[in-house]
Amino acid sequence: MAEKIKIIAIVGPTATGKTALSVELAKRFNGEIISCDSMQIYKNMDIGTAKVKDEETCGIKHHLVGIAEPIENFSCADYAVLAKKKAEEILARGKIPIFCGGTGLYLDSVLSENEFSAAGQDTEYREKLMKKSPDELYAELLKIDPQSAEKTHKNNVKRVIRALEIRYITGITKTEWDRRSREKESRYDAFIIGLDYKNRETLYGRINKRVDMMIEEGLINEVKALDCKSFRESTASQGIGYKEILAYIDGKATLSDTVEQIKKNSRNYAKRQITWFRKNKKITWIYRDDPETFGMSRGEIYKDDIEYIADYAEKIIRNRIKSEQL
RNA sequence: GCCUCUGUAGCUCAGUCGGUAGAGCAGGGGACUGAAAAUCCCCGUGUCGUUGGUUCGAUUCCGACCGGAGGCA
Repeated sequence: MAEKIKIIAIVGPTATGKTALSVELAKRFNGEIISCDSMQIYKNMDIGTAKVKDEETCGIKHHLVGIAEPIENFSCADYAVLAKKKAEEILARGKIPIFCGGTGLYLDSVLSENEFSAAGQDTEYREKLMKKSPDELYAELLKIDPQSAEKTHKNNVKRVIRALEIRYITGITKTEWDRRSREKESRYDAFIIGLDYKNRETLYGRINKRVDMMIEEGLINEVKALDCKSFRESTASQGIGYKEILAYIDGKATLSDTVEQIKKNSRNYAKRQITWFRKNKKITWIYRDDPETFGMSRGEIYKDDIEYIADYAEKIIRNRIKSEQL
C-alpha cells in the first residue's frame, strides 16, 4: 500500500477561531487551506457564514469557499470528490493540505473511502417516497434492511428515505454499503485538532457576539440580495442566519426576535457539532480557555490569543511527525 | 402611611380543596456515510421569598417581615 497522504485538519464548533488558526498553521507548515464547511461552499453568502476576509488570508490559498451557486443543491458527495482532488493538487505543489471547518460529515467524507457518488440519488423515487407516511416508510425499511431500521428513528424521515433509496438504486442495503466502506482503509493520515472552550458559556458568549457583528456588517442586505424563489427552495437558504432573516423579510418576526433566534440556532448548532466531534477519538482537543490544555496548572497566566494557540498546535504536530519517524 | 395583588426550575407561569410540584421556552445529553448550518431522539429536585404559628404533616391555612406591581392619600 502506498504511503498515506498526510494532512492537517482543524475542526470544532462555530466561533472558536478555526479560521484564524488554520491561517497561522498554513504559514508555519507551508500549507493551503481546504474548507470543510457546507455553507461557505456557496457564493455570495459571506457575512452569514463567516468566510475569511481577504485581508485575513495573509496570502494563504483557500479552496472550496464560494464555489457553488446558492440555488444549486450541493451535497456531501460533491464535496468529497472536489476536496480529494484539491488535496492531491496541493500535495503535487509540495505543500500540505489543511482542512478547516465545522461540517463533520464533510471531513469524514474525505477521510473515509465511502464512495457516496457510487450509490447516487434518484429524485423521482424520493418524491414518491415523500408522499408516504413515516410509518409506511419505516415499515418498508424494516422489511428491506432491519439493521438500518433499528439504527434509525422512525421520525427521521430523511434518513429512512436515504436508506430505502440506496437499496432501490444499488440493490444493496445501506447496512451492507456502510460495512464495505468502513472496511477500506483511509488513504489519509490526518492529524486532527479540535478547537473548543471548556466553558460552554464562554463559547455561547462568543457566538452571540458574532451574530450581532454579522447584523452590523449587513447580513440583512446580504440575504435580501439572495432572495428569490429558487433560493428559497435551495439547501443554502436553510443556513442559520439566512432562514431566520427570510422569515423577518416576510414580516413573520421582529428584528430583535430574529436576532435572538439566530443566536439560539447557532448555539444549538454548536452543540450538535460538539456531539459529532466528541465521538471522534482521533481528535486532539485544544480548549482555549483551559490552562491545562497547554500543560499549565490552573490559575497560571497564559494568553488566549491565536499566536499562542498556533505555537502550541505547531508544537504538538511536530512532535507527532517526529515520533512517527522514529 | 393605608389598601389590593404578587413572590413556585435560568425565564414566563400553572398547581397542590394541607400529604414537599408541572408545562412552555431556555438549557443539557445523544444519534446521524449523497439535504449535515439539515434531520431526528431522550432529559424537569426546585431552600415552592424569609420567619414564626396552627397541624401528625404546610409550598398550600394564619401572622409578621423582606422584595415586586398597582391603587388611594
